[in-house]
Amino acid sequence: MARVLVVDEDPQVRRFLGVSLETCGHRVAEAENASDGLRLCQGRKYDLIILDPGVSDMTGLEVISSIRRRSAAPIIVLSNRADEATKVEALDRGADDYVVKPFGIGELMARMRAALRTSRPLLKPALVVVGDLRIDLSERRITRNGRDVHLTKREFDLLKVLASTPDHVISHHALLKAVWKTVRGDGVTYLRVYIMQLREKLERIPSRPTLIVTEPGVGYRLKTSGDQLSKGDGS
Amino acid sequence: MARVLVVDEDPQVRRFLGVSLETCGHRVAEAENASDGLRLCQGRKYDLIILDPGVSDMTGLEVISSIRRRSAAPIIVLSNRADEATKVEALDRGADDYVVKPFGIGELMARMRAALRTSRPLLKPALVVVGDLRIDLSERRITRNGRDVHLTKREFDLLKVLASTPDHVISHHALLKAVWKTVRGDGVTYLRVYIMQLREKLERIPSRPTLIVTEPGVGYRLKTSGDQLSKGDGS
DNA sequence: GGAGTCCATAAAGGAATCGTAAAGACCTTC
DNA sequence: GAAGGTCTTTACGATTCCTTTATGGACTCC
Repeated sequence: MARVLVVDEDPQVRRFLGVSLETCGHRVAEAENASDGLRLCQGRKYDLIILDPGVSDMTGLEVISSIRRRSAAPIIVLSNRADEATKVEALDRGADDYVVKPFGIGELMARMRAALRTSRPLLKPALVVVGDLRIDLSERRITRNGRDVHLTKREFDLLKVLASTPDHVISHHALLKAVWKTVRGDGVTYLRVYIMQLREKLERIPSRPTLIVTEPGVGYRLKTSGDQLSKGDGS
Repeated sequence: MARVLVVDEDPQVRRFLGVSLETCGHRVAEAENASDGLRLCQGRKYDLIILDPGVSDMTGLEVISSIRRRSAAPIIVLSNRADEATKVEALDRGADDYVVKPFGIGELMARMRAALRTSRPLLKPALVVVGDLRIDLSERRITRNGRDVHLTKREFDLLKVLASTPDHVISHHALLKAVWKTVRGDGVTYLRVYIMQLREKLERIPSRPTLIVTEPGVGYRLKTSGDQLSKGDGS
């Protein structure tokens, strides 16, 4: 999913991060000191850099500036120093986030997703919540009222496309291309079938959908706005 | 320097942040609850949003998703909840950073600078606003007074053409060619029908249109500058 | 004032699209 | 190789939308 560079002197931390990140589908490279890290991060080879500047062969936080000069990738600093002055300096030197050790792996991953999200042009939420429905795209998990809902691969892929830009109408063609890659025959017909199956599993009243709305002749839309923005109401 | 929106129920926090930010040259707006925050953050009016979702009139962290849906500005969550699950959900709902109260103002400002640094331009030119009418071409979505208005394909296409050059008269012929491609028979007749349907859905008083104005013998015009004062009220 | 032109509105048949059920094809698992 | 799950395909009734036609009002020009 993303190419991550881990720069940390502690081999245990490197191994722990390596395993955790790879099980999430990321590709991981490691460096055990600042100079290796600098050498590796040249160019546009990584999407994210996790860095402990703590004990390093460069003086203090200088390494952050150096990396920032060479790469535009987001930098998450991982350090056991918790004093405010250090945090401020790290951030001002170009770090995007600062996490104090010991850290929760879940939080770190969430911060990674947040950092990756902003570095990509389109902001796609990793978690879409509509009423009692929760669509967690990063965990590939759907729950309704806290209860797990099982979706097949195709169903999930379809929902994922709809949820990645909520409230947007997505054309038949775009959906077909995203889920089935190749559009053969009359694709719109499967769409109908799968949309129905999704509604069957997700809608309160499948025959009267409020979540997955059809736009005749155009496509479908995942509606998040039960959204009563209008409370002033005026008229 | 930057326009910042602070959403927090605690007036002390608001005042503290307001003073601190303004002494740094930022412009600050405040909201004391989620709905005010949501109302304010519409459009591209703020460069950064600082939000405490903790105690709110919306359930839990939902407010983050709602704000994210309306604004592309970075969101820094400020909360007294420090558990990992909450942090992860906040970040996955679209927050860019998460700071636990009590916080150091220096660290918060540094995190603000980091967030503003990476702040994305987010181009979304496909939005036309006419009075209380919002035409979002990319979402294919029309709202009036914040309320969704459903348009059929043809209706939408027609409105799109009118909205693409507001205040200009667009000839019957041009409209027909843009929406129906081929002009067969007496096209002007359908135009009339569709214009009427649009007015039915969009105008305040469909029989006395102020938005879609007809130019006899020529075409139609979408009027942005509502001089909906009493003009020739005649009958 | 009558004829003609252009426009607004309402209503209805037909066309296109959609929802739904059901059954065969394929693939894995035991 | 039987069972269970998933994917694809087909068919038909139901719905929505598009187009057409008809009628009446406002205005202009003779």
